[in-house]
Amino acid sequence: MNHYANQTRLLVAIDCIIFGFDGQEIKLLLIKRNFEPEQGKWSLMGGFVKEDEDLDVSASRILYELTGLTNIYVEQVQIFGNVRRDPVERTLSVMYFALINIADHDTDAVRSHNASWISLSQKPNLIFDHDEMVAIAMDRLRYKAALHPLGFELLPEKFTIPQLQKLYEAVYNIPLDRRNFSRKLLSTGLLQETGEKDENSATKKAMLYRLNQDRYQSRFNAFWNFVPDSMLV
Amino acid sequence: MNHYANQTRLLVAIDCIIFGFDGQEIKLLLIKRNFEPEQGKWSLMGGFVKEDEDLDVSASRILYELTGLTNIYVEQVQIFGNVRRDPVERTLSVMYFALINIADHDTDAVRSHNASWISLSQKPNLIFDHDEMVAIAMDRLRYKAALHPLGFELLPEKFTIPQLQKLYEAVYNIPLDRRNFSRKLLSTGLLQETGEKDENSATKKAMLYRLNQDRYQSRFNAFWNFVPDSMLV
DNA sequence: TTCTTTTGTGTCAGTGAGACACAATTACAG
DNA sequence: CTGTAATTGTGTCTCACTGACACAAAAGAA
Repeated sequence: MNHYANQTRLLVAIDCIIFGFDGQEIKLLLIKRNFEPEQGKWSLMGGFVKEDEDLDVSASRILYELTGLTNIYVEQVQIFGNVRRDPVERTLSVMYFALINIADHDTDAVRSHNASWISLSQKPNLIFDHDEMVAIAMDRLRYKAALHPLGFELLPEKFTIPQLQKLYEAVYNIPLDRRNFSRKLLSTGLLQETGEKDENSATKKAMLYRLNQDRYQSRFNAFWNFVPDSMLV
Repeated sequence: MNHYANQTRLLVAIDCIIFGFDGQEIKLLLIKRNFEPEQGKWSLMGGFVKEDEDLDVSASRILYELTGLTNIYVEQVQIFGNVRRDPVERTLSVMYFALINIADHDTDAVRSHNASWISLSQKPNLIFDHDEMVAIAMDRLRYKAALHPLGFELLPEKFTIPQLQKLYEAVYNIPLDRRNFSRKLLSTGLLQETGEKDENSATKKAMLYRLNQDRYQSRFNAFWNFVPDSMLV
């Protein structure tokens, strides 16, 4: 026996929800399709799973083709499998969400795919069930970022505490108290002073930190709580 | 265009990790296979996704076939997709984990599938990557039950606070303080007194509660914390 | 009736969260 | 050169909740 007889085989695709942060807003990397189906409309970046390709490898490949990046934060969210979600043919889709530092990506690769960074607040309608995917991925981001130190993945290597606070305020769309935020964050021991200051500021220059990588790795699955419970519902 | 040309179609299966609780230990509903491949070995309950079947429907069908139950707690965990995970033929597998009240299931259906409830501590080795699936599902159960009021799904309609405590102690394999547990639990407002007492006890009979369904539904996605953070790593 | 086991509830000290105020830094305007 | 406006860094106080702990009541067994 080298195959299962009489069973249906199905198309399986990957769709990537790629988040970035420009210092003010959460952004999505979306594609204006210059190919069929639904040419001319916006969609997530995706592709089919190949015969000899693990799912995670497939997701990494697709992300690399679009951004030129390799070591980025990627996480499988879930698989979508409603029978009629793709009007062309039944296609299962495995959602991956990715967090990237918006300054790092390969601009040429993005341009050649006809992709753009678009603010979540200005997102156009997407094809198929991609709007629902974005909503689910955003929920997942909110959920995980509230419990684990995930947000750093969206910032450059050196960052300031006010930048991180702006990121959290953008993710949860709430104001946070500077003093409490800073106190909590520093108490985690995740930050390492660089001794440098952020020269881009027009007023008092904030101190630049980098992640304490050892502690970040070892504490990633531990819990923290930077968001009021009421936000997590 | 009514199909995508030149793309590989793949087999997609469902595998269900079914948890139960007998009052002392967490148990799994496992199958001693009387069919190929790997006949005679233990495995999770599973099946192939049919052509016109949504994934969630497929999981519900498989659970119904084995247990005769319909309204049970089911949740998609993730999809496994390594190329060589199934030696017969590449098969993707969508993991679902289910929580059922062990007293409710259809004994005949279970027997006819050659299935048994087996304590987690006495689990035999399972076929393929099913051991890894169980480990991942158990992690998910620990994670979610620490944050959301999930455990009730494993208990009968009427239950006592000590029963629920034993359940948590079994899930996390730690002792919990009766007094603090009870105080926290009652403060959630999730419990409704029934006025009855547990007649099975040989000493002081504990009070029976039932879930406040309204509050359970509305607070399910809110957060609670019944487990020390150190357990959640 | 006494003993043993289990259940229900109260107290107390320490920790952490959230609300809040003030001093220091920096560019820019006058 | 000086003052001003914006932004950053840090300290304090109160309240609530957690975790550690003790005692009284219920119920069957001896």
